[in-house]
Amino acid sequence: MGIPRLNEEKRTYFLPIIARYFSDYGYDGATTAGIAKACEVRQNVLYRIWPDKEAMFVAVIDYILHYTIQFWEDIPRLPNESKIEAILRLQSKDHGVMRYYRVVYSGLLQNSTSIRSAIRRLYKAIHQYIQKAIEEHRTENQQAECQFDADVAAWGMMGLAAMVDIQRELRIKSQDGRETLLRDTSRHGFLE
Amino acid sequence: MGIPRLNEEKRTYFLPIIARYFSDYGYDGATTAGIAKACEVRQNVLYRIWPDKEAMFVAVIDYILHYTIQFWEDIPRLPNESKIEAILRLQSKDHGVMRYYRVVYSGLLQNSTSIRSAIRRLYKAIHQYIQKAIEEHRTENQQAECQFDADVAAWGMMGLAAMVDIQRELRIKSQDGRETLLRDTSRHGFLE
DNA sequence: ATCGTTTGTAATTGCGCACTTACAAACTTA
DNA sequence: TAAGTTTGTAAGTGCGCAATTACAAACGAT
Repeated sequence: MGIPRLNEEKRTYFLPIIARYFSDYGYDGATTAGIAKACEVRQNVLYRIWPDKEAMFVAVIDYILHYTIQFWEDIPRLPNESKIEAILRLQSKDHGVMRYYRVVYSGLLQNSTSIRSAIRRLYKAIHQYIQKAIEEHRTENQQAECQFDADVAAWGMMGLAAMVDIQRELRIKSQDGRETLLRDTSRHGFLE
Repeated sequence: MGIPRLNEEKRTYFLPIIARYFSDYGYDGATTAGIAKACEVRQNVLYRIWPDKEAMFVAVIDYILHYTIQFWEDIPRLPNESKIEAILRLQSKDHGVMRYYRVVYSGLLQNSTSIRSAIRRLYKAIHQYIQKAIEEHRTENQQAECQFDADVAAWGMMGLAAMVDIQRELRIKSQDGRETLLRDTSRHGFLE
């Protein structure tokens, strides 16, 4: 009876588009009309998939989490390069930057419990992933004596990455200077 | 003829209140009606001082910049403590936290040139101040050989501070853990 | 006193936005 | 076919917000 629902397929088709839109405009700056236009559908099509704008945003945050980790997993490694080194090598590049941190910042400002806990999930998962990558690097390279333990080192790297994102946003420092800042400082300060 | 304008006095009286309001609600979440209520006046009183909401926000950003640096200048020093050590000691405390970083994040998301350049001014000035404080510390303590130059070290500290702010916002880590992260990591990673 | 200005109070305007509704066309199963 | 559902299109609703306007009271200089 009737047509089978295609919502799941549409969800996966729309999510990257909506993520891009939210990262361009932020949560408050994004309009449902604009999102619909970017998806090339009418607003009510989106409302058949998600109950409201907030739910779209939460879905986007979870999408970003999974996308980011998958992206890091898929980075082609240079010879003798550890996973964390590869991540650091790419993270400060400007090409193909997704500006997903803008979604996170905009989510931090909302006082909605569902958004808040989605952001929390994201930070915890990213931190855990980076921490494990650091530990992996250290055992591979047999570095027993490190200045900081991996937990602290992971926060340090995330902080540097945040600063580099902001520098890029505000055009502070050159692209090369930012790249050096993130890669070299992370390596000498936190990795070894 | 007439009454002398009191706008300048009102400006300085309202600014801390508005700053607090913007840091609670963000730029988009803040309503001019809410701001007026917090100031205990009507909306048009504010519009006699600033042309629009955007101008209020820019004024708040500049206020935050000056307030922050003044606050750091006024921190009472412990014996043999450098300025940067005092800043690090206080910055991760939760008491009396102003959450001004929320104003900055919310400003980063607006695409208004005046807001954008105000945020840029703020970051540049804060970075410069921290950098000088680090250099001061190093000459006082006669540390010639440091791992990073003061420019890089200042960005590293700002990144750590950003992470601590987010941890506090999302209730990740304990208050004690955050304090240790900022103070000890900055000291051993960037100061010496 | 009187003129010109500032101040406080209150109501209003116009618009943009999240979300809804109405409806006809398309499709699938029986 | 016919019934029951999902699609796409389009218009509409109600509300919240930034910004404006109107006006009377308070005040200072002349």
